[in-house]
Amino acid sequence: MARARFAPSPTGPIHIGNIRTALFNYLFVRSSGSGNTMVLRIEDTDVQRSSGEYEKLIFNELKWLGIEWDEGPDRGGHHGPYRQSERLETYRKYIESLIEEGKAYYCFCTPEELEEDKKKALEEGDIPKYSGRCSRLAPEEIERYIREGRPATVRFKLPVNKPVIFDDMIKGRIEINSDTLGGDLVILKSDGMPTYNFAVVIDDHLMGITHVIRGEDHLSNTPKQILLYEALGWEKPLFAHAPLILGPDRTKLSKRHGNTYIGQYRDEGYLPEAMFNYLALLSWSPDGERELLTKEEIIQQFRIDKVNKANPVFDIDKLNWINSHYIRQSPAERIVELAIPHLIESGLMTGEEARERREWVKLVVEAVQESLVKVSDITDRARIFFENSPSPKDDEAMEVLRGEHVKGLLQLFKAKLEGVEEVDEEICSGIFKAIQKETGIKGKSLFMPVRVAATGQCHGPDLMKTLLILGKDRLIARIGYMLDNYVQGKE
RNA sequence: GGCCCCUUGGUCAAGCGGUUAAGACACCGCCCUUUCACGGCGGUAACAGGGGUUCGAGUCCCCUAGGGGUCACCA
Repeated sequence: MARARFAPSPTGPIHIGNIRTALFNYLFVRSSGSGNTMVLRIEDTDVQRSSGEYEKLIFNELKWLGIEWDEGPDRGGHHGPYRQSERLETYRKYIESLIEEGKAYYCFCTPEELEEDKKKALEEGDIPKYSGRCSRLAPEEIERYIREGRPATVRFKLPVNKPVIFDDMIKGRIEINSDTLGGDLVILKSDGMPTYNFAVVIDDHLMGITHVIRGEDHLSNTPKQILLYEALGWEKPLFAHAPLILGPDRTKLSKRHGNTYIGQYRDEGYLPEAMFNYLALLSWSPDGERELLTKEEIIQQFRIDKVNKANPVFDIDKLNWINSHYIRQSPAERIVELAIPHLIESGLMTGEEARERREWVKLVVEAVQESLVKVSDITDRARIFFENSPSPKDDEAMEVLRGEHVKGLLQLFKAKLEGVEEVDEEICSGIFKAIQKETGIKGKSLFMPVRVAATGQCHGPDLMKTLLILGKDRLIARIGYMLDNYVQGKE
């Protein structure tokens, strides 16, 4: 039975890269047989930056994407608590035994001293590395410093010149020498909190984690952790380091690249299944040629050892394509639900109007749904239905209105509208047929002037739908407005 | 800079010693269409470079170059 975990820090809105790590853990757990367990652990040992708000955000965004976990702070489990801040006693216990065994020691070096050492090393062209000064302290000195209440950290002794070797499920065999690790590492901070590298080891072991799947940025932490496993006499888990997602400029995806928070994508109207599908396609590919896959299909096919080694570039165009596909597939009602906040926010309608005219909004959505890349596009796409008296939008539209028989055509169209109770599909096409018969105008030169008169544009949703959405009164008003202001010439 | 990882079209990617080197997105044509979008058809475009190994290298080895990551009392 495999147990994997996703272990985010609640120090900010969750990043695309983190979400992808969560996704790979999730896919791994669900794909490699039932009975596996996904653990969610909150790494909040950075008391300055962690917050409960961000923790909630993490829960919400994972759930939104469709990533569920089996054990975690919100749902319990037999290996809790699942917040590191609630496990301090446990860490302390292992710190103490490491000290007793002589595998770790108190360090009283001040940040200033450390900084000084580092600067000196850099100047001399050496690699910065902890000197090990405090490891040579006499027991009496240590006693005295502690009695004096000097702030202290605890450092873990690293072996000298020892190759640390492990088989990464994605990267393959990796060998790193212990001398390149920066010297004895701090495992307990002076504020009493464990450091990341220590806490992960304790937690992963105690939580029975068998597979550690995380970003490649942790590759250099892995030997440190392995050394800790060995010092503690514990069996180590299997590791898988996934390549990092890059921005278009090929550096690690970050705020500079614009949209990197999953919540922003959700807010813009990217659908969770599109996001899930796209993210799975970075560094991994399905067996066949189909790339549009459901969550279940992806789970079924996913294999951690088929994950690529190279860093993929985040490609918004492809995400857009996938998202537009899922929008088209969605029932209009779902898109209506998602679109209303955008319509309100952009000032196209009020919340009250949205409630009262929901059926009408649905017609609007149905008219433009197939052309949306993301739900927020509705604002531009549907604007023509909300404006009062649209003027010709561009030269192309003006040109259409200058057409030879346009004036007569529009007058006739308007007159016929005035003669009907309300428009529906049958009535509209009846009007078009009648006009065609009476004037001989047909095809493009019949429909285009009507489109421009009704919307001010040459392009837009299906004309029939557009006319029905606008309705008799608004059509008459709009056509009248165009006739009065933009259409000249003979009848 | 040290250490580690990586390198197939613009992007995502198949490929596991013998292929006309898939497919998708994007782009460009054409078709469908009363516009846009959708859809259909077609096209441009790649094994970073150099050495080996081999009858034969995108596939194996080495070097170079380039890219990325990491060097905290942050995770």
